Amino acid sequence: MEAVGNLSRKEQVIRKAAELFREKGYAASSMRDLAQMLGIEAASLYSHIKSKEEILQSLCFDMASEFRKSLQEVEKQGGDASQKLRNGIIGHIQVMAKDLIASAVFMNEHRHLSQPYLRDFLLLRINYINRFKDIIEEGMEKGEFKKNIDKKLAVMTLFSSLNWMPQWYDPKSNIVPTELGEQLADMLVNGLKK
Amino acid sequence: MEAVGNLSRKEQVIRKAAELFREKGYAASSMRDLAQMLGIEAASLYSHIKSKEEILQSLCFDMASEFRKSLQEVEKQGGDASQKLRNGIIGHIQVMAKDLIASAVFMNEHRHLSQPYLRDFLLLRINYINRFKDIIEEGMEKGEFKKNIDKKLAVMTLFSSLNWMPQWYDPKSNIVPTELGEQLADMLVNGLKK
DNA sequence: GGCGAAAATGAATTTTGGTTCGATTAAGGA
DNA sequence: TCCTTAATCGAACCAAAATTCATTTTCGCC
Repeated sequence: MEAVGNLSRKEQVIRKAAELFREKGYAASSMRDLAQMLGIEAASLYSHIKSKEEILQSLCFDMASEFRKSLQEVEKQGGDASQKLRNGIIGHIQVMAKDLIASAVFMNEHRHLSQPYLRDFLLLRINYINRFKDIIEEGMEKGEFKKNIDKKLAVMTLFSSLNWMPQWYDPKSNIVPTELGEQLADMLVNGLKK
Repeated sequence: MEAVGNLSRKEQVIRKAAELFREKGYAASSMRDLAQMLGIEAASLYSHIKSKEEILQSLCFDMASEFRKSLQEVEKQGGDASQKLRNGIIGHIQVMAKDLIASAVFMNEHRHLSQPYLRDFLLLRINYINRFKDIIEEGMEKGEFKKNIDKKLAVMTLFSSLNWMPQWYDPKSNIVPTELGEQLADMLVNGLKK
């Protein structure tokens, strides 16, 4: 068993699977495809993982856990609503930037989880979203944010913007994740207008 | 052939397929599932359509055509950048609102198009996006918009927000598509902050 | 050098998928 | 009533998919 430092074989399998899932989608990805990417036979995969779905579960729940930790940190720090929102956005972006591939899978493929994993996943997600919603509501009540924008619209727009980042962001571009988060926060909070 | 007024059988098939594709994704949707939703056998589908992918093609390219028409209208109307951007957003939202289901499929499943359809589709899309990008650039040059926001980030944030709408918008809610478009435009142009 | 665990294999199983085909039914117009 | 055409069906085909299993191969370590 070749362990730490380099990736364990299981981790290698999961990483390659993430690449495959992101490119073709979970349902359209076959275990034979995956095996080929690793230079082995499909049957060999099962020495490392229990099933195709187990891979998806790892990817989704590991990301969910990172997001949760990030938000918890933000809440601990405190500040006014603008500040917390801003920090939340930056944190979210940073978590995604740490693994863009897994983030894309997390976002687009989680629906292929079977029960009861799907249910659990959606609960985690709604909880996460609601905590952002609370921040926005707080900002509205305290007069920091406009009150005339629909709350659901505001939160969903926020998450749409955040969650699509893995699809277009190029880590080799000259804009670095932290700055990306800053700019995104600025754009959503202050708008495009001068 | 039962034609206009009600939907032709082919159109019925395509509509039901859109529902199915949205729910389970294209790759995870089987022709037998689709047939069952229509109360017929899988073989019967092929009296109306040539293949599973033909359905996806219809859905994707019909939506693309609607988007193109909408943007053309906006460009014809003119105005300054804020105004054009605003109109473009509202138009985009209205096109989606006319068929939320097809919009969701358009957004999430187009990648399953085979060549050369995929290439054609992506060309249409990049053209559409670039025309929005031009509007934003214009606004930056003329001093309407901030110059310190990355252009790609701005455009992509815009499209993320727009394109996710079909996933959370409930047409039975009290907010109507036009107003949704207005608020979304306001939020992106002016921001959340008071 | 050889032991044991990890990794990989090939063959086989079972299920499901898209699609074809020839035949049958249903219905509307001449 | 007969003819045409659309719509449907049942059976079958073939390819591909996930997974199992018994069997090797590989390889670090004593």
